[in-house]
Amino acid sequence: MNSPAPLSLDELLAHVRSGGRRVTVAKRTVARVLLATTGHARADDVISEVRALAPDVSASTVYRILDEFEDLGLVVHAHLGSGAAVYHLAGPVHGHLVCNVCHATTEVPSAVFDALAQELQREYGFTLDRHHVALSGVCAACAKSPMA
Amino acid sequence: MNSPAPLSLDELLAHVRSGGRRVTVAKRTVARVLLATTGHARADDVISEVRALAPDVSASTVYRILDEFEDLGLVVHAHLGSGAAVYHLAGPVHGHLVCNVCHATTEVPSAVFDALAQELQREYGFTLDRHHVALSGVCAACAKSPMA
DNA sequence: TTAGATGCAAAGACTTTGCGCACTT
DNA sequence: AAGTGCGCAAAGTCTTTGCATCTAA
Repeated sequence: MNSPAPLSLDELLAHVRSGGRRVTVAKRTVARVLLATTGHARADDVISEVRALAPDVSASTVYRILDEFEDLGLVVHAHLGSGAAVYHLAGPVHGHLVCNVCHATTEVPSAVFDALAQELQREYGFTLDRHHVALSGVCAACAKSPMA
Repeated sequence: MNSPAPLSLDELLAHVRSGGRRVTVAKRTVARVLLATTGHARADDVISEVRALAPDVSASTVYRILDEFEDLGLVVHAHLGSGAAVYHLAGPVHGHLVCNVCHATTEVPSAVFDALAQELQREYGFTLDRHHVALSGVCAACAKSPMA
């Protein structure tokens, strides 16, 4: 169910091919950008960076590719509150803490949600998708300073 | 910090007035609709229902009013995955479980998140906003049936 | 009276889709 | 050669904003 995280560009593209899809300049570039990105990137960020490397790739193509990569289990996306979704390679599963004040996001290991996941399973029959956990609140820094 | 949940239309409107805002037909109608709504409503739902009662209220006004009510602590909204945000009166704090398959949402009492909230506070200095917890996964019904 | 609230219409942010040509396989 | 993938432009969804008018207090 969980695809192992491909670590290299070649592994990534191999997954694309074995998924019956073709490898193109646009896909190679999106893959490269995602590999070079630490943390999350909004589609817009990916688009800009892709264009820096391959100016002719269109925005819609990037959306389509992100979608395809997600179907293949190579990429996950999450909605962190309002605004655009963020994407990143499917690496170690983790959740997100989003600050209401400064909008910073912190990644936390999924182990933190183990107990909760068990309880939800037991009490509600609900299987938590740890890839997509996004919790809002106030981060440590903003809790200290009274101003925004 | 937490405003107590007003239970009647009059209490609700009293909050509006004491917040220095004016009470209008549009606001009264939005309040009425929210009070009549069980569960969550997307802005669009609120708009339709308001229009059923007061046809001349415009969509932008409803958005503005929901915003104002939220400023006053009367309403909370949450983003459940992609798509439109959902709104509801600030009642007992609860979280949401959103099914990836059928998109049903289940409310769960915030007590379920107590342990997690404590851990996040301790480990990350992060203060969880229990009003906005929205977790995605697969609900009990969809876990059983193989089809979507 | 008078500042806040509203309606309308237009703009804006984000994402998806249709179509015909290009490129991968 | 065959058919997937692409660029472009247009449409779609959800939400915000500017401005002239209206209205609650």
